[in-house]
Amino acid sequence: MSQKEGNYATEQRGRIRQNIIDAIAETMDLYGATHSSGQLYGIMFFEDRPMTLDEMKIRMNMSKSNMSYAVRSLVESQMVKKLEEKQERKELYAAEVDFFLAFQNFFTLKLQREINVMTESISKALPELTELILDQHISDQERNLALQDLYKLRHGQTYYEWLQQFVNALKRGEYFKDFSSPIDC
Amino acid sequence: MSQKEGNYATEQRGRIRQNIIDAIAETMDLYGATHSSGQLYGIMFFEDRPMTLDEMKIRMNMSKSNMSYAVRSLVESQMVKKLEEKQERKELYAAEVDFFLAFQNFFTLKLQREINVMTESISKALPELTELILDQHISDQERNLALQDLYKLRHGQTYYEWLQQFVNALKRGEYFKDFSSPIDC
DNA sequence: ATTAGTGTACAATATTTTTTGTACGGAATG
DNA sequence: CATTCCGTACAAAAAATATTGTACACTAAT
Repeated sequence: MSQKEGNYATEQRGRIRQNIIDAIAETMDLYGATHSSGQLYGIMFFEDRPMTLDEMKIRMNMSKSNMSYAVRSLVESQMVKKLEEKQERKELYAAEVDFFLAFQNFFTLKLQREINVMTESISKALPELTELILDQHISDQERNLALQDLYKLRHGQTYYEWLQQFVNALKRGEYFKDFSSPIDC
Repeated sequence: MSQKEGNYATEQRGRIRQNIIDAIAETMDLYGATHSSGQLYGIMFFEDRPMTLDEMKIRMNMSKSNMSYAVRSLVESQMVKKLEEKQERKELYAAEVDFFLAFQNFFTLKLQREINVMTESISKALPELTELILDQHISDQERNLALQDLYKLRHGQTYYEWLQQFVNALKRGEYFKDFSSPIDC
């Protein structure tokens, strides 16, 4: 009977966990993560010790190859950290369990990538557009159209300057002031 | 010759625009938008007047059916607004050209959805977990495992309370204080 | 009312993305 | 130094997603 009850508890805890894991996966889907990555993060979130690829493979019931791929994407978005030490030759991975840090890491990275892509392309476009506007051969109509585009890009530039400041503040933890993160450092 | 020069200008402007549009699409890819939606938003961003489905179809060289689908996803994420009035029976859509507002709309919506999904699932899980912990039949080991999960969920709850405040502040435009948005209202 | 024409649902198709299996380079072990 | 075994690259297969075509409901004009 004690055995039976033990199983009940384990199963019940498994069900409760799975609901949360599904919610996490659904949530991560929103930001472009694959469903598998989301599930994997959910599993690692509840696991209190670092995991190896083989463990993930078993828990996710998927190929090791795919786990390698999934965990890499999580490491890249800094939702998971690769540990320095190994366990019997196997590399160890641990989820970032502090949601505040996960938020900070994830959005800092994504927004910074956006800023880089957009500012680079705007920086290239602005002189080209200016050149076009200054060209004496083009018609007034063409010049006006080009000018409209120029204003749009200038607006974009202003926006990305703001976004850079926003990201910097996020990096510094400004927005977490009121709520203290479990890990204060 | 003036004709020829005019074509040059139009084509050059088209090339410059296309680079920016590609960058926008790449950027929106990061947040889970489809590539087509990203391209479509880019086109609409540069277009200064509202567009109809047929115009989109031509500009994107895609089926009207698909444009209907793509524009709906943009309207849902509030990157594009459906106008009240029609033009010769056709519905009109206009891009949100203010990047500050687009940011505000987009993230307010996505983060709020995340908050709703997660808080609902955490709210369901907490009493179940508490029930399990209070169960007199389970072993100490099981109880401790359930307790660990409980702490994780409580941490999640704290995080989502913070995130809700963050979203509220974003809605109120707190983070735009220093930079004034083109449309101040 | 009748007609014309728009937007969308839905099934079929095309394309992209994810997943797997396998093979191999390279690091840890003896 | 040889051997074992881990992690990943890569091609093939499977699954998911995006796109199209068609049909139809519904709105707007006649």
